[in-house]
Order: sequence, then structure tokens, then C-alpha cells
Amino acid sequence: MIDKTFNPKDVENRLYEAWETQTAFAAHVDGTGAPYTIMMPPPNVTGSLHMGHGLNMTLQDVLTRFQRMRGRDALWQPGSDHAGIATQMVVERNLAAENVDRRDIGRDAFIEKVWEWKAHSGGTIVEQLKRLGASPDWARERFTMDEGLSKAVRTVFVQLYKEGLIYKDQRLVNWDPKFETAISDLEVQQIEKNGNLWHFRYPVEGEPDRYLVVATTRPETMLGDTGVAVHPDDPRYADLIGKHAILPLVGRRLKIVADEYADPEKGTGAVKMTPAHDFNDFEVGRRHDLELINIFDRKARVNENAPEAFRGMDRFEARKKVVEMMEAEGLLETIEDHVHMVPHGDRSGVPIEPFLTEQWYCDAKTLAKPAIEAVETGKTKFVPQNWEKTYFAWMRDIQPWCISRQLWWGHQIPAWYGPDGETFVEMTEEEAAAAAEAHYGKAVALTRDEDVLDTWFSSALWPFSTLGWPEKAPEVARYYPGDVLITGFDIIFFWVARMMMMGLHFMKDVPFHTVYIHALVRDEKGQKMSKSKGNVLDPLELIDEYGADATRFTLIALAAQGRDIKMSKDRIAGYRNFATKLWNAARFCEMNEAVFPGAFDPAAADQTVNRWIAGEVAKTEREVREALDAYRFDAAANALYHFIWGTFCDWYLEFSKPILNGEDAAAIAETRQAMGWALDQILLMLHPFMPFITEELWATLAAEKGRDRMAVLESWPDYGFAPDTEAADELNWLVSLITEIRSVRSDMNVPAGAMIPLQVAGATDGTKARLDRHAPLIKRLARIETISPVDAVSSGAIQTVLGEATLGLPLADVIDLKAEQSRLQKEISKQENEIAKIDKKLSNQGFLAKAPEEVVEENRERRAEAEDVRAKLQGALERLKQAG
RNA sequence: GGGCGCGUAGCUCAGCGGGAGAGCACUACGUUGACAUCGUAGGGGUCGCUGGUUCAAUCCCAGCCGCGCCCA
Repeated sequence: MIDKTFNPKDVENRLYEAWETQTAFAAHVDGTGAPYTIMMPPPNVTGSLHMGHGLNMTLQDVLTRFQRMRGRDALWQPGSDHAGIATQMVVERNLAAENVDRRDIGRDAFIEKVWEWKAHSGGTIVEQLKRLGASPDWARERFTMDEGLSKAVRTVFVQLYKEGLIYKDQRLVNWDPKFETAISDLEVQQIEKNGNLWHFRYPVEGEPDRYLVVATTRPETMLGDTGVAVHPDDPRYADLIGKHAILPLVGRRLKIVADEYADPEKGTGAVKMTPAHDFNDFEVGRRHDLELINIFDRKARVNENAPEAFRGMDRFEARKKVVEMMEAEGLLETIEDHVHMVPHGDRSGVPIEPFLTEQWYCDAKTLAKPAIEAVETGKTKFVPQNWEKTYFAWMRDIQPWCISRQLWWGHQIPAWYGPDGETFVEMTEEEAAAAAEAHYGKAVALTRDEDVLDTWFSSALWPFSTLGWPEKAPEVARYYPGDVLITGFDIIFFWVARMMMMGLHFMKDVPFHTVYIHALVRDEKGQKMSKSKGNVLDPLELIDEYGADATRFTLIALAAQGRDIKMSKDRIAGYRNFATKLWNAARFCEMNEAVFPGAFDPAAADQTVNRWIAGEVAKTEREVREALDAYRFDAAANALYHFIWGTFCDWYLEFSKPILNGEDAAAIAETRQAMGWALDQILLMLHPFMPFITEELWATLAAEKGRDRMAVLESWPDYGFAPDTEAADELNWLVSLITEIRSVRSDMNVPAGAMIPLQVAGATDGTKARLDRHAPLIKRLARIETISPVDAVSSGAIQTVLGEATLGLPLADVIDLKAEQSRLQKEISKQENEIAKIDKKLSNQGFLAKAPEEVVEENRERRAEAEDVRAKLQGALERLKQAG
């Protein structure tokens, strides 16, 4: 028996374990089903489940379970990412608590510590995903630092290096002085800050009393100035081009150069040049051969290239000192308030320093070409499509990708250096040694490059490295390319673009045919969830409170394309109620022995309600299937919600009651079958969305149904019949009849419990037959005592119109005649408005001439109908007036 | 400054060329043995504004106003 109430906590863990025991999530490399592959975006090994994951993973799970049920050999590939900086940070923080610096214990010991940390604190998110009901093939779980993936990384690095697509270069990088590493452009966040614009006077060499006034937001960088730029057409400075200014505090000669970078409209039109500490200045400096002077060390403290007074100072301290000294020398002209964007490290949160270093770069421009083309030609499609613009915009203006990081945790770059600095890039140290020996003609001592690769370098290989590449694993052939990647827009550059590049280069094919970009989950006010705002909803808490099914369903139902999700507890409670509703409906079915014992053939059903519900099931299946095929998750969820609650529970179960409690044994037997069948269809179709409750009901009913397979292993339904449109017409009529009677009863304050007679005038034979056929249903659901066909309804009865017939509820002694008069008058006005609106259309010659015939015809019919109803109501009103 | 998107019932949002919809909230009534985490009925909208295209515009186009995000 089904329990009185559904308690998610009691079933979720048990069912999940049962699924795992059944290896229900396993892909079958040797299987016959067509493969269906989704690569799970690997969460950071340091991460824990947040709402974004909740949405992302739920959508993937819906598709995976759906396709698995449809017979596809589904591979949802799970795993996690080693998250270089984030993980190193966590472990360093733990060490700091014991007063240990990673440098004290050395690289190898530190890395060992990281692995230790991973072994017992890493990957908590994996367990959390299980609470959500996620169904990836856990047996295939991978980690970006595991042996196989590391080999893939080395293979790719070596090949790209040998192809000239990876190289070392000395350029300005985004330097994070907190972590003392380079980071990529994408890891830099521009944050608006209130700052100042300091205007300094730089004396012109050989012209006493003449100054160039330059403005800067970063006074400390003047210590590294090597030039001043002015616009070539700026008449104010035309005579100074080629001359020199003298850098105060330092005394260096600054070449005055003409460059279009200097904007005559901005400030004074003269710009100081610090080529070693500013990206724009670097470019200008390169054009004019300005000297590069690096004035900072790795921690952004002033180094020995600056005057003694500044050395060892932190950059912000140096800033104060520079301003003070300039002011003291009378060279500070003004200070303006200035709001500007300051680059910050997205992990460290400190301002980034453009810093001159030698780093490894990947030639992204070359790799991007085929990746752009693949989207242009539709080999990979974005859903919603607009995101391809974002992708194109970034890819077409792509910069060299700085892939080296001065960290310890990560894939160490497979490059070794000989005594003279010669580079050997090979898969292993032995191969590097061999290459070196070949080069030098003798064995030499090599030192390995200390740096590791950007974490995204390894995740870029995820779609094939997880399958076993570079080995010739059968999985590689079978599951690459994948079907769809599901991710958030914030990751298009970081990950999607790079997977496209690497996939096309190494596999000669796109990594997936579709990229579905979902929304951001926000709080109920539309604000981004953040710990500091305290508006974070924890999916695990929601699962505890409302159940995994309700939490999932909420995310799915709100996942409309192109709009962010505003998550609120009210919404989840609503879907929790939906689960309860289904639970109770199943109990009702069970109590009525409506558990399906064998084959039910909707086409052969005798009862109209049963033919009708079968048709509604089939319609819903089509809606859900088509919605999911189009990634319309919200539409799929809503179709199920409306069918289950609005059709199956509200109408079908109610219709069944008089039948099941009636005398017709054949009708009872058929209805039990039909109801049991419909419930099964509901459980199957809802399973990808609400896996726990559907599985639990499926299992509970299993014994009674004599089946032993779990819902998770069942097939998605495929109906071989067409919905019976006649049955649908008839049931729509029946619903209207009952609704109409309920509505007038309520309007006229007829006591809810009162059983009253119903008169029907002007009914066709067809309608009379319907009334007869459904009399028990009408009586019960509209609280009707008797149904009588009459020539004319009693005067003083409440009247309403349904189709060709006039319905009368003869309650002259009970009802308020005045109220009924005004109710009728209101209804008549409504019809008159409708008629007037249609008349306006029908009297428009253009409409008659140009609108499609069926539209014109439809309007004529609607007008005739409205006119008919109006006339009948008018008649009713007249009779009522006479009676009163 | 460039790009993307959003303004539809009190709230959250579907719809998107021919009859304005859902959920929640609200009001009234209700224990008719699945369900009060419920049922029945009801109120509530110049579909941001202004033009244009069209026989017809909430829907297409342009401009404007307001809001959000991304990139520089």
C-alpha cells in the first residue's frame, strides 16, 4: 500500500542506492543503442553545490534520463577539475593555520598535501549531486589531474609546441601580486573604483619654465616612465616632438613622441609612457622604441630600478610618496576625483599589475579559425542562438592565451632546459634527456620548467581526454563528438571556446553539436546570490525542506530560454504541493484497484472518458517530447504539470468516481485499466523531471502490477494511436457544462451542498444523448438531482447557455430575481461587446478581401454563436421580468 | 562607447500577427471518504510610451523612456 503521505527524506537515499545497485546510469560501450553524450562541466574539486550547479546538473539529468529512456546509450560523463589557484589557496590556508609556508616544505611535499586534502575533503560536490538525483555514469568519473588526463595534457602540449602553436614569449602579462603568478585576461575582473587623476608637471629639457602636464591614475608608475606621447596633429606640442622631458624625482630623459594613442581631447593631450607597466604604453613604446623599465618585484614592491628612496615600498605606499615628493617640488598641478575601472584578480581580489615576464603562450588565433567556422556553418549550434554572437565577438578578437602559471598545483609544463637554456619539450624526462643528448652530442643535466598550466588548458580537452584519448579507446570513437553541452554564459570564453579549439584540432571534429546556455539563478528579488549579501539559497537545504523532486522541478519549470531564474521558496513549495497531489492521485488509483494488470488498448475502449484520457496522455507525451527536443525545459515541465493536475486529477479522476461506484461491471473494469495505464504513463513521462517520487510510486505499485523493473530502466512511451477527437469534443463539452452550472450556482449563491434539478431546452439529439451518457457524472460533479429535457425552461429559473441548448436551474423560490436579472444583463453586455468587435472586423472591406478565408469564416461563426447566446439570454431576461 | 536582453494581472513569468494566459497572492464558499501541501467559484491587465508596416499588432520595424548583463 502507498503511505498516507509522501516523505522525500525516507525514500531519496534508498532509491538512489537502488539505482546504483542496478547500474542504471551506466553507458554501454558495446550496446546497440545510438550513443547520446553529455559532458558534465567538471565542478571545482574545492567546490560545493550551489544553485547554479543545481540548475545546470538538473537540466543535464533531465536530458540524460529522457534519452536513456528513449533507448539511447546515454553517457553522462562526470568528473571534477583540479582548479589550480583555488585549490592551492585552500591548502596553503590550511598550512598557514599551522604556521607553515609551502616554500618551507618544498614542492613535492606540498603537492602531496594537496592530494591528501583532495582525498578526504575534495569532491564533496559529487556526493551532493547524488542528493539531487543526478544520474551520470559514476564508474567513469574522471579528475583533470588523474593519470590519463595528465597524459592527454602532455600529449597536447608537446604536439602544439612542435607545431609552433605553443611558444614562449616575453610580454606584459596580468600579474597577480598576491599569488605571484600570471593569469589570463579572462581571470581579470574590471571593477569600478573611485580614484584620482593626478596632474604632474614634467619639465621640458633645455627650455626652462616650460612644462608638459601629464595626468595619471597611478603616480607610482612614473618611476618607470621612459617617454611622453602627444598626438601628431596636436598644435600645442608640435614643436616638442623629438625633444625630451626630464622625469622628476628620477632625472631620466623622456623621449617626446608623436602617437595617435594620445587623445588631444583627454586631459592635456600629453600622456606619460610606462611601457613596462601598462598595456597601451607597451604598444606605444614598441612603436617608438621606448625603453622598458620594470620597477616592481613579484610582490609589486618597488625594486632596484627606482631611486633609492622608494625601494622596497609597496606599490600603494610608493604612490603616496611620489605624490608627496612631487608636491614638495611644486610639480603637482591638480588632483581630480576620477572614477575608473581597475583590473582585479578574480581569485585574489587584489589589483592586477601589468608585469613584464616570460611566459608560455598558445596561439589561440590560429586555433580559433576552425572553431569560428564550425559555428558559422552550424556544425555546432548555440541555444538560444544569440549566444553565438558573444562567442564570435570574443573569438574573432582573440588574444594569445597565456597558459603558464607560477603555481605548484597543476600540470607541470613538459619542458626541460639545457645548460645553455635550450628548450626540450617532450612527453617524459627520458625523452627530453634523449633529445638533449642528440642535440648536444652528450648527456647533459636538464632542469624542468617549474610552471604549471592554466587549469582551463586541461578542461579544454575534457570532451575527449575523459574518454581515454590519447589511447585508442573504443569510448573515444563511440562518444565523441558529444550531443549537447549545458552550461552558463559566463563560461563561454573560458571553456566552450577552448573545447571547440582543442576538439577541432585534435579530434578533427566539434566536441558537441549543441551548446545550451542556461540562465543565472538569482534570488527572488532578481539579485545575484552572494555570501556577502546573505541571499544565498542552498540547494541542499531546499532538498531537505521540500524534497529533491520539488527543487528540481522548480528549476526546470523556471528555465525559460533567455531569462534569468528568480528562485523563491514559494515557488518550490508550489511544486512540492504538485508532488503531493500526484502522490494522492496514485493512492486513489490504488484504492480503486486501478492498477494496470495487462495491455490496455485506448482505441478499443468503450467509455468516452477513457478514450479521451488516452488521447490527452498522447498529446502530453508529444508536447513533452517536442519541448525537450527543442530544449524548452519550462514548456515540458508545464505540459506535465497541467496535464497531471489540471486534467488527470481535476477531471479524469472525478469523472471516474461515479463510474467506479456504479453498476456497470464492464465500465468499471475498463476504467480501472485505463486509469492504471494513464498513471503509468504519468510516472514514466515525469520520471526524468521528478525521478524519486515517480520511482517510489512505480516501485510501490510494482508488486500489484507484477513487474520487477525500476522506472529508471523503463522505456519512454511510444503510442501507436491517434487521439480520438470526437471523444475530446464530447469531454470538452462536458467540462464546459459542469463548469457553467458551477459558475451560475456560485454567482447566485446556491448553497454548495444543495442538490438541484437541471432543465435543458433546445438540445439536439446529439446533446440529449451526451446528457444521457454522462448523467451520473453531471449529477455528481455539478450537484444535480435530475436532468430533464424540456421545451422551455421554467420562468424564474437561473438560466445560462451552452452551445445550442439553454440550461435552466429552476429555483424561483430560492433565488434573488434581481440578482439574476443583473447577472443576465452583464452576460448580455459581454456578448454585445464581442459582437460589436467582430462586426467592426467583418464590415472592413480590406479584411474581407485580404484575410484568409478561414479567418473570415471563423469570425462569422464566432459572431453567429455570440448572437445566439445573446438572443437566448435576452429571452431569459424577458421571461424573468414577466415572472417578477 | 559597442553588443545582448528585459519591460504582459499585486508578485514571478509563459505566449508572440487574427478570440489576453499560468502559478503564487487576494476574495467568497466548502470535510461530496485521493488530496486542506486540498476543492469550487470569483475579482484583477490602455500587454512601458510614440510612430510605422499590415485588412489586422501584445506579437514585426523604428525611435524614445526605464531596468539588467557582457565587452571596451
